[in-house]
Amino acid sequence: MKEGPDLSRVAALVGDPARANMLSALMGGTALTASELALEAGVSLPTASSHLAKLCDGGLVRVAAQGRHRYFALAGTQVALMIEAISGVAEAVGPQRTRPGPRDRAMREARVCYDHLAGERGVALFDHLVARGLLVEDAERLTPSDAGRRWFEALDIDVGALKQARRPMCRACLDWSVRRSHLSGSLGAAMLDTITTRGWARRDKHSRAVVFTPTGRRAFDKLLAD
Amino acid sequence: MKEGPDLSRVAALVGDPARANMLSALMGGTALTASELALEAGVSLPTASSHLAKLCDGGLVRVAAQGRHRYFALAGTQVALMIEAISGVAEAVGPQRTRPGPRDRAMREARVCYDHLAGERGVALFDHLVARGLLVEDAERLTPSDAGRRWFEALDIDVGALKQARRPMCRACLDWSVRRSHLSGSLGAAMLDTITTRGWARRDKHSRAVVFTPTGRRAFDKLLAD
DNA sequence: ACAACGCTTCGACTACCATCGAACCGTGAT
DNA sequence: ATCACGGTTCGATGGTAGTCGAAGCGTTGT
Repeated sequence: MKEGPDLSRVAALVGDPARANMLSALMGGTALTASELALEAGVSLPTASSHLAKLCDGGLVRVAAQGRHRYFALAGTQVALMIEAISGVAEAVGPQRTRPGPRDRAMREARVCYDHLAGERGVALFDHLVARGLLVEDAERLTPSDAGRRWFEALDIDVGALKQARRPMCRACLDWSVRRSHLSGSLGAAMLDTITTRGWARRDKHSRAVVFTPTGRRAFDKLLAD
Repeated sequence: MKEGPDLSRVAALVGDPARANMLSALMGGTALTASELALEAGVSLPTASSHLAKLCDGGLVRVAAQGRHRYFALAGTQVALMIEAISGVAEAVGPQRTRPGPRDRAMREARVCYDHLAGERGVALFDHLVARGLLVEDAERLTPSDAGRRWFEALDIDVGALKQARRPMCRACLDWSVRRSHLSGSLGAAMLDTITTRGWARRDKHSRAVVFTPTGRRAFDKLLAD
């Protein structure tokens, strides 16, 4: 009867539209305040507060008090992974939604997945790294090769420094739009950071979409050209 | 506000305890009848029927009418993947549950994930295959090498035949107990089939656990010994 | 001190939905 | 034909959880 972890408890947390919207917003990776999330979810502030309390209590969301602000963020990569997985089946089974408009197209091309790059460009990056042997899968985990290390250093990403962090550096994260893997982990996060700080792309203010500038697109394509 | 696929719709489906129990039961991979699922979920038959209608309607479950029986099964691997992901965070955030008893220990050691082997033994198998170069990750997907093909054929698994199927042959599926990947896809299913038909292990009747016989354990270990 | 602001708590209302008993509908067996 | 069986539909009931306005609390700035 009751076996294993309690699925329904955590699923029910995501099962409310307001909370789902908040979690979607938090998939952007940046921490948000209660009022921002209330706006995002389309509910009043008290309602949002109640929901956030539940999300915290349920362990899906972490809160950091800072002065008179309280910043909410996803509790961890595992939660982000789950949200993406749910999005995957929602996408697959829910063609009754509005058909893919220009907005969805942007999401497909490139979007933020928690703190790294997903979508077609994310997958393209991942494929390139693996195909060129810059990323290799040894026994149990994905690690950059020596050539890969040099490749990243050319982008001012210090692989050695990231290695220190307790967080897994590389992960393959399954994509819901394209059905393939993209680069996750701290290395994925650093990669997205590079892309934005170099002005190749900016994060859309009201969605998780990542919109590339024309020059940024060229630079990115050139990076993968060989 | 409303962007991307509708998370809450599908999450809410999993959010009910009765439905979650049914889905857990279906993670065993075998199709079950409505009455079996009612028993599993601990609800009356009408209630179960109502839930199953919703699950079908929501696209999480497929039904196959066969005489006066109606067999229910998960709609696909993507759904199974999602369930595992949710289990993952439920496991991570829910230490308020009963502490890991012998039953949970069995689940950790080996269990069925939809139709393939998960848990420590599933991960051990996957690690061995990758470490020995029997499975290699080329540009975008995991494929058995020539040596791997021979390795599988020694177990009477015809890799060529599996390749024909429309279903992806190999997939890396993230594990909730151990935090690593195990072999999914039709090859993973064939592997589990081999293990059970050879009598190395049998599937527990009332859970997803896979219990190895002493001789089966030896045979399996020997398989991975090198 | 006082006021503005961000957020939480309280209380009351509402709506939805899970639940079950009983009746109903097919299919398969006698 | 008739009965047993698996399953669904219907109707009524009850509980639970989302919702918001108003009030309360702590922090920051003037």
